Formats: sequence, C-alpha cells, structure tokens
Amino acid sequence: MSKLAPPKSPQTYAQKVASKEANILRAAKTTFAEKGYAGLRMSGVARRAGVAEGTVYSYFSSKDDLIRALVGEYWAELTCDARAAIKGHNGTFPKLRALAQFHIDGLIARYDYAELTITLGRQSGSAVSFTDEVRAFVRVFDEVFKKGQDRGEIDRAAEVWIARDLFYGSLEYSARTLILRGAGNPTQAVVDNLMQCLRARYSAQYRPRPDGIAAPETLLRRQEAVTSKLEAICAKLAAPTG
Amino acid sequence: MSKLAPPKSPQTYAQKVASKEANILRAAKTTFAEKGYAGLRMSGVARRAGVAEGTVYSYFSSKDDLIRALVGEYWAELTCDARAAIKGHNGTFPKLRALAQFHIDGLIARYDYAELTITLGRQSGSAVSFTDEVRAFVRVFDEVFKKGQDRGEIDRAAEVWIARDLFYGSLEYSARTLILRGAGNPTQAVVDNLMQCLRARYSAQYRPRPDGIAAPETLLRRQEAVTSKLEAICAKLAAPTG
DNA sequence: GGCTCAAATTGAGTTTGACTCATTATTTTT
DNA sequence: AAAAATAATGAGTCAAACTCAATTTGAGCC
Repeated sequence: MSKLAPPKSPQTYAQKVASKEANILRAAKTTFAEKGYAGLRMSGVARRAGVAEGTVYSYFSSKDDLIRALVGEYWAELTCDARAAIKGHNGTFPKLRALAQFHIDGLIARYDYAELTITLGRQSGSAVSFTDEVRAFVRVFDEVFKKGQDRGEIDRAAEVWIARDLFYGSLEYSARTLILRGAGNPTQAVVDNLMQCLRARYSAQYRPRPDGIAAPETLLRRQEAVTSKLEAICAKLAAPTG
Repeated sequence: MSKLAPPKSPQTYAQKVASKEANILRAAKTTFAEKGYAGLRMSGVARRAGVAEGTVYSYFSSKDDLIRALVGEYWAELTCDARAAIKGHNGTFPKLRALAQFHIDGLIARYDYAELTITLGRQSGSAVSFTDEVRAFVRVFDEVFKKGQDRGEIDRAAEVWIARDLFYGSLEYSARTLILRGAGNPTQAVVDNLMQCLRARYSAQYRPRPDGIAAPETLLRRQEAVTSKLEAICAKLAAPTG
C-alpha cells in the first residue's frame, strides 16, 4: 500500500532491459541514417529490433522521444571524439582550430543530427532531453577558451558564452551553406577565417598587423631586451661604488 | 488539340485567383503564429480562409508547400525591413552593426521561421521554394560588405561568402541560445562582440584596441621611436669609450 | 437572357502512420 | 509449483494529410 515497487533481482533484470533498449536504439539509428526523420517508421524500427511495436513505446513514449535519445547519444559520442581531436594540439588557438575543423567536418557528414537538435530542442514536456549532452559538447570549447584566459593567451575580459556562440554558430551556418552549395567543400577556408577573427579579437598578445607596419611581438622583444639593459645600467649608475 | 489553354479575361480571373490564394496564405500565417507548424491543421486553415479543404490543395500541393510559401514571404518582408533599418547609417561598419542588431532582434521575436528555413530548405522535389528570398536577404550583407571593399574600408582580399556565413551564423546561433536561456536578452553584447571581430579581422585601417589601452598606431609609432632611441643610448652607454 | 464548356470548388472518403490497451507470455516471489 | 508482478504483444483506434468524382461557377458567344 505504502510502496508499489516490488523486490526483484536487479542485475539480470536491468541487463535485459538495457540490452533491449540498446537494440531498439541501434535499429532506430540505422533506420534514421537510411531514411531520415520523416522516413523512419515506428513499425519499421520495431521489426528491425525484433520486438513488437508496443514494446518500443514501453521504452520511448513517442517517436520524438526515441529520436531525442538518438540525438543525445550523437552529441555524447561527438564530445568524446572532439576531446580526442584536440588532444594532440598545443596552445589555445591550435586547439580551437582543431576543434573547429573537427566540428565542421562532422556537421557536413551528418547535418541531420544538427537539424534535429534545433527542431527537437525547444519542445517541452518530453521525458527525454539531450540538453545535457549538447551542453557537455559546447563545454569543450569553453574549457579551452577559459584555460587560454588563465594562461594569459586570451583577453581576460572576454565573455566565454559570446565567443562560443560565434564559434559554433559560424561553423554550423557554414556547414549548412556548404551542403546546399554542394560543391567540393572548402571547409579549411572557413576555419582559417574563423581563426583569424578569433585571434584578432581575443588574442591577448600583439600580432602582425595586416598592413605589415611592424611585427609587434618583435617590437615587444626589443623593448623587453632594452628594458633589461636599462635596468642593469640604472643599477650600475645608482650604485655608489667607485 | 494543339493548345489546351482557353482564351479568357485575364484581369478578373487572375485577380480572383490571387485574392483567394492570398486569403489562404493569410489564414495560414495567423494559424501558424498561434499554433506553430505541428499545430497547424489544413482543415483549420481552410475553415479560416472560408474555402473547402480541397481548395487549399489546388493552390498548395502539400502542407509543407504552404508553409514554404509562408517562409518565402517572411524573408521577402525581412529583406525590405533590413534595407530600411540600415538606410539611416553611414559607413560600412555602422551599417553592418545596424543589420546585425535588426536581424538578431527579429530572430528572437520569430525564431520559428528561421527554424523552418533550416528544416524545409533541404527537402527537394517541392513546387514551392524560398531559396531566392533567402538569397535576396543575405545579399543585403553582401552589398554593404562589397561596397566597403570598393571604398577601401574593408580588406579587399576577404571572401564575401565566408564573412557572410560568419555574420549570419553567429547571429542565428546566439538568437537560439538566448531564447533557450530565456532571460532578458543581452543582444547588444552579442552584436558588439561580432562587430569587434569583424572590425579586427576585416577593417583595412587601424582601430582602437578593445581594452582601450591606446590608439595603437600612435602608440606603436611612439614606442618604435623611443625604442630606437633607447637602443642607441644603451649602445652608447655600453660602449667602452672613456 | 440562355447555352456551352472549361476551370474552380467541394467535402465525403481514403490512406497512412503514430499511438493504445486488453490479452498473453515471462519472470520473480513465496 | 502456484501466485503475483512485470513485460511483451499486435490488432485496433484515431487524427490528420491528402484525393477525386461530382458539382458549381463564370466567361464567351449567340
């Protein structure tokens, strides 16, 4: 009366449930890849997973929920892959460049997921949500950026979320237009340009001016050198030693 | 036999057809604003327009086509409004800033249209398409940018389409996240940041640094001059001349 | 006005596919 | 092994996009 949940052996039960759920998800993933959102039939997924249609509904309360689970999985995997992709690169900007290149290539390969992220993201009142997974993904950028700020490579006054939206936004939009245009995809030009913008706006150091008036870091180095010398000289002059 | 089209009075006929089509579109627009894409029923649109359901299908071959026509209309209007919004501003960057502010505000007010532009844009084999309208809209950016290049205010080597994708992409993504976050929308911070990036990357002239340290061209020139003098002084002091 | 005919309109009917739920099968508990 | 609880089933429901044979409308002609 006070409690409805019965005692049961959790291992086997949970395993079975999990494996069945995974079966359904796998079937849905394949079907989605083949036919897209509109072409995916719940009956088809059930057949493919080897269960009855009703069973699908006992794991996912609607078609949208099923797809949402798929989208969540996609972003979770993407987060791992993105982390792996930037691992080998040193320094804030090289890491960001690697992330950008990884992301735009991934988007072009599978734009349908990005599309669903937009479409299914706003709908409320659903059991399944993938906002956590998407958040975890964008955090990859945030971490690199913040570390850059800590190290003094990036303007400390900059707001991360604004930079992040510019970063992901321009990449997603570019991916979309490149797909529409259909031609051989010059993704690198897009990434190069984005990095130039980021460097120009966010880099804490001076960088070569486009018109080549002076290489500021050179000037900095000269100034540092000359300052050291001046300090030495000052110390010598100030010393009362004959 | 050779020709099926019969002679008829084109004015009245065309007018009637046009007005009925406009009625249907208006009904659809209102319903869409109230209920969104999924909530819009073809039967409801027909009722509202005062025609039978079949009539709707003689003007628009599917629900998606009807919505597509709506989206096309939206972008066409937006193009006019955007042109009006930048009219009062002088100079490339002020014009771009006005365009950015106009666009992000518009997106936040009616994000559903941007969403549909993405979802319905890729589907092929439809009678209705809105790519022309969208193209006309993005051309507003292109014109300002190219004029800036002609005038020498903007880096002539820059590729317009890359800059455009960065511009619209970051604005649309920011609009989305601002809507999700729901809070009072700091759109101006987004626009400011975007303009800083554009200025830093694309401006052909020098401009003040974001941290307000100094007008760099002046500072750089002074530093270069003073560094040279210091170097000379150091050299003299360090020289073993008695 | 009345006649003819092609085009426009109608709405009852078809189809499709997401979702439900009474029944059956399986597993756990005793 | 019987009872109880839980899971799986798939025929059936239902909503909504879409169709089409029948009807209405209106232009051109006498």
